[in-house]
Amino acid sequence: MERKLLLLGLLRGSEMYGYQLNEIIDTHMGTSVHLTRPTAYRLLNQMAEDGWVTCREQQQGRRPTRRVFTITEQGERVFQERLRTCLADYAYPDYQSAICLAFLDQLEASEAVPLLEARRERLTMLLEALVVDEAHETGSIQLVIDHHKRLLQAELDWMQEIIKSLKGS
Amino acid sequence: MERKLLLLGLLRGSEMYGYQLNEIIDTHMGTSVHLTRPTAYRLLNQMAEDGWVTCREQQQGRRPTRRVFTITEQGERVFQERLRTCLADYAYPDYQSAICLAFLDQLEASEAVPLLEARRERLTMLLEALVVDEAHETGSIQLVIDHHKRLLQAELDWMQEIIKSLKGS
DNA sequence: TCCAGATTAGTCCATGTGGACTATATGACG
DNA sequence: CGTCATATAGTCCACATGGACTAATCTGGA
Repeated sequence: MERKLLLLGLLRGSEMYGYQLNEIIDTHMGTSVHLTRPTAYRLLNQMAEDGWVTCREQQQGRRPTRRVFTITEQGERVFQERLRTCLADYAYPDYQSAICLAFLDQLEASEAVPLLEARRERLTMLLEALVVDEAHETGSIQLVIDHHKRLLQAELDWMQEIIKSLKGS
Repeated sequence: MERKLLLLGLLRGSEMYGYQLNEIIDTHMGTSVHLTRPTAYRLLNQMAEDGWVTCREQQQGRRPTRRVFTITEQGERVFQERLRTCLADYAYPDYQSAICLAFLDQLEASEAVPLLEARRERLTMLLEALVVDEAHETGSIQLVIDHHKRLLQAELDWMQEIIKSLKGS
């Protein structure tokens, strides 16, 4: 699955402890990748059990012990194989947020328009926040963010059209 | 949450049993709404507990008893309120499928291009499947499908650009 | 008439998920 | 030197999820 691929891919660069992995994902991929801390730890533990990574304890003074993860040869093989499978395959995301539009016709245009304008403003803000740290990233990580920007822009364009057609009617 | 809104919205039209609701979602919204049968039943049971819907047993010959759900006044109030909140609010979908692009630079262009072309073909097929039952739908349900088509098209356009730039380099 | 496969109407349970929590260390300010 | 905020490092558990299953009926064809 894609998030294990991501963790493996990061560990290919250098061994890391869980917190570090989470930080990297948060700061470099931000809202473009949805992976919470507890889930990341669970995935790491599963991969350790499956022999895709090894895990070694490290003490830093009297802080909580770190668990440093290193990718194994098997993990590298899995990475290579999964990367190819995932690239060739596309799976629908779940567009929960669009469901409510199924009932747009239940409201008067005069009430619907301000609501959709609020939605548009939110989209605009999210898009701007995404553009900010452009060009910080090396290699293909920027691709993931570009992808996110593109789709957010498409969402915004579409919203613009809906609002226009509601105003016109 | 949006999927309860959807169920409530469908029940506003007429009372229905669980199987019927699931059929409608499957045939009219298809891949555009992700809601499995067991989850739909759980949501219906929760809404029954919360008093948003009532539930009455119905016997059809000697088949398994149906449970017919009817929206209550409270459910109608929740629907009206939630509809407005959801329309004004936008939440990111989870673009799992894009994660693997973070490691596109780990492959030679000669290997990456065929993989992405396979991905593009898959996108094209999914888009075509979506266009097929256009205009079957009444009211705003078509909006949800249009939205899905738009985003799928954006995904496809972007993929096309990536492939082009890989071929150019 | 008899059986295979489809349809109806759900439920079960193994696994996934993330908000909230624990616990230590470090820094800054008065 | 108290204490309040923030960073570090991770775990817990209540709840969500959906593949696979149950169980009855109907339908068509040989």
